[in-house]
Amino acid sequence: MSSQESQAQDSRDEILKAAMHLFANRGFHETSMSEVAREARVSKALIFWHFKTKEELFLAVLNRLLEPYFIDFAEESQQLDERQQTLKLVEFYLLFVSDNASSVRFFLAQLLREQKISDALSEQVMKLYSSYRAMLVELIGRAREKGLCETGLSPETAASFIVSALNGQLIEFLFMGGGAINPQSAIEMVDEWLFRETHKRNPAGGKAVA
Amino acid sequence: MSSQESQAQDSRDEILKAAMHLFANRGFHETSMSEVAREARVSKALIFWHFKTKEELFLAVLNRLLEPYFIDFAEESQQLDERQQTLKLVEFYLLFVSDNASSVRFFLAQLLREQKISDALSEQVMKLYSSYRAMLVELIGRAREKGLCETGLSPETAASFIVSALNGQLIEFLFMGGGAINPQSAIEMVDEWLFRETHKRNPAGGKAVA
DNA sequence: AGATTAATTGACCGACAGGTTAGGCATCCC
DNA sequence: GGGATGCCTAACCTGTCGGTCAATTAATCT
Repeated sequence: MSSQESQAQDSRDEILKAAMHLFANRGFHETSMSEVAREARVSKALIFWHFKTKEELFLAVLNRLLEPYFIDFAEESQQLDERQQTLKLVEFYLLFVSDNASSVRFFLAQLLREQKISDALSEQVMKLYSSYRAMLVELIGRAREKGLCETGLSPETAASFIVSALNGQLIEFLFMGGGAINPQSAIEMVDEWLFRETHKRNPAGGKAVA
Repeated sequence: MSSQESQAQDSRDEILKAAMHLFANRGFHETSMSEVAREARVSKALIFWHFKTKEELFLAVLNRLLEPYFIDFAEESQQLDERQQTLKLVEFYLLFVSDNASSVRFFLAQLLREQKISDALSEQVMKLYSSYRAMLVELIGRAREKGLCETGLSPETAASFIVSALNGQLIEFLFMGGGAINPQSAIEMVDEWLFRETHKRNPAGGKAVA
């Protein structure tokens, strides 16, 4: 890569970073290209050299924000039992949203707004969402077969409920000021709800997972 | 009221109605005063006669939208026991958000913005929110004293968890297409989680509340 | 070195935003 | 009836928006 190209790449990155920040906290229509230019310490015209229109810039931001969302948790921790894997999955979700709070916030705001842009987005988000839930369903199903989990509910219902509870934690975190999420209490809650017997015997649910 | 005054009231209402519709579907910054004027079939200047600024119009819309939110569930169903009251409270929440989906959506979108506008709003919403939770805390506390509820958690923790779960249901409802909320399953879930013993003895949790 | 091409800019444009002004009709009060 | 007041509008003002353009700088190619 020539020095010229890398220089262009740098300015492109600066622009994307600035736009990301502004779009996330102020929204699409409330953010002007001049603001982006100022925050990126670049001329407005340069933005239009990198990105044809404001929408194109927005979509570029969207894609960049989505990158960290594609992770496979399947590989990790094969040797743990179903209960521990389930709890780890719960922890993963909460840590992820508290690490990526600003982009989660951003996506939520988009999803709540016009369907125009969010249609393309919501499809991707939904895919992540349902694959996450599918993993939970499978884990809970296996746990039940092994007798680890004594809930009377079907794995699907239980997983839906857990996901709902996690989403609830998410919006509590986003809206109700409060500091960072504390996954431990949520994990314990799920542990008690799903694996009550085992939990009483071995209550170190939170730590066993860290 | 003179015919003149009622005429003014009518036009004011028309403006509020139009603004409500546009703000809700397009957001604050994406809606222009000219659009509001067109939809309300009045001149733009008239809007500025009724409301000093765009923000003032917005706040008026906000307050009108908030009206149905002020309801006291304290009066209803005094004769029910704590378990039934708790479940009824859960049902109330879910029915409310599914009835007022569009304005809930609207408020959520506003809360996500870091604007001055939402500060006045978020205070009110937060007040509703915490008073709702306080009711849950108190009910669960009383239920525990009476031995109806055997969870090891403190009433505060349990209430927080329930509220989170409800919020999770809310966002599931708002985002994941699915039809109307079915409160029954959520109620049963809470019932089983909080009043497990009682629930097994008298599983008609959902129906007893309707 | 000179010509080409990529990266970057300040100045500029029409469109439209929120908001104002001057005035036209009613209606009300005396 | 006649001025004051309330309701309403067309036309206007000013600033900012997304976007363009001609020109400038700096690296690359031959």
